[in-house]
Amino acid sequence: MTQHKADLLQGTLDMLILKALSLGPLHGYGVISRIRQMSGEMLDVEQGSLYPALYRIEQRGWVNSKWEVSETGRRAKFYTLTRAGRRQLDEEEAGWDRLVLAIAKMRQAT
Amino acid sequence: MTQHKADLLQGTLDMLILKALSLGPLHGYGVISRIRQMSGEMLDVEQGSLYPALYRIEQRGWVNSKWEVSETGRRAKFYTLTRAGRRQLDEEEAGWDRLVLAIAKMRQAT
DNA sequence: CTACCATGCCTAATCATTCTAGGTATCATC
DNA sequence: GATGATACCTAGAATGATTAGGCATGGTAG
Repeated sequence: MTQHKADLLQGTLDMLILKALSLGPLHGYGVISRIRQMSGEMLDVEQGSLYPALYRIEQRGWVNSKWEVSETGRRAKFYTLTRAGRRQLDEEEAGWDRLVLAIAKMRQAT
Repeated sequence: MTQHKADLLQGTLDMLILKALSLGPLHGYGVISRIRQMSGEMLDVEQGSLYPALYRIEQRGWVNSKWEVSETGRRAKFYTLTRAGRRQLDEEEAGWDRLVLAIAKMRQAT
């Protein structure tokens, strides 16, 4: 029962979504697979987490959405990172780095 | 305006508390300062987060508590890591490492 | 002696975010 | 005709952290 999947922590999902969209516009369903692929199959976002998160993120102006047609010919809502979303991603990445550093310090502490 | 404090993420607090107690028994109030010190002043746990967390953690059998007298001569509840708590800490650290790795992969992904 | 600050504990209410567990519809494949 | 993949969505529960208090003791500054 080797555990290779990593559980998400509350607060990281927005960063992951923004990161996925930083590689280019994508529809919601695709964001899930892109995150899975980018993370080397380690991260798995549930639909029930994703769609509400996308809604939140759009409300905050970090992405725009537009109905288009996907690669498979189906209707799909494509999300594009805005300039504010790019800034937000940078901030979240910086915050993540601070936390990782702080916890690394905890680890070494005697 | 350099930002050096790191914000906690939901789910990391238990690990921090267990880690602090892995250096030896301590009362609640002291856990806060030990975490601050171990993290190089980067992590600051609020009392309103700490005490409920300690309660949870004790319910789960990860720590024992005993009323004793602190260095300053006051009554204080001292928490000691149990064997199960040690195991839990190991698991949470492993889980943290997986998440950090997964997000690092996301970062490199093109 | 009184005010304040540090030490030490605790709780209630709120908030934010994620997960569970559904539901809908289309299209391809078996 | 059933199943599975693609694609969207929501309601409700659970989790956990924060805010904003409260209480008590003891030391120190004024």
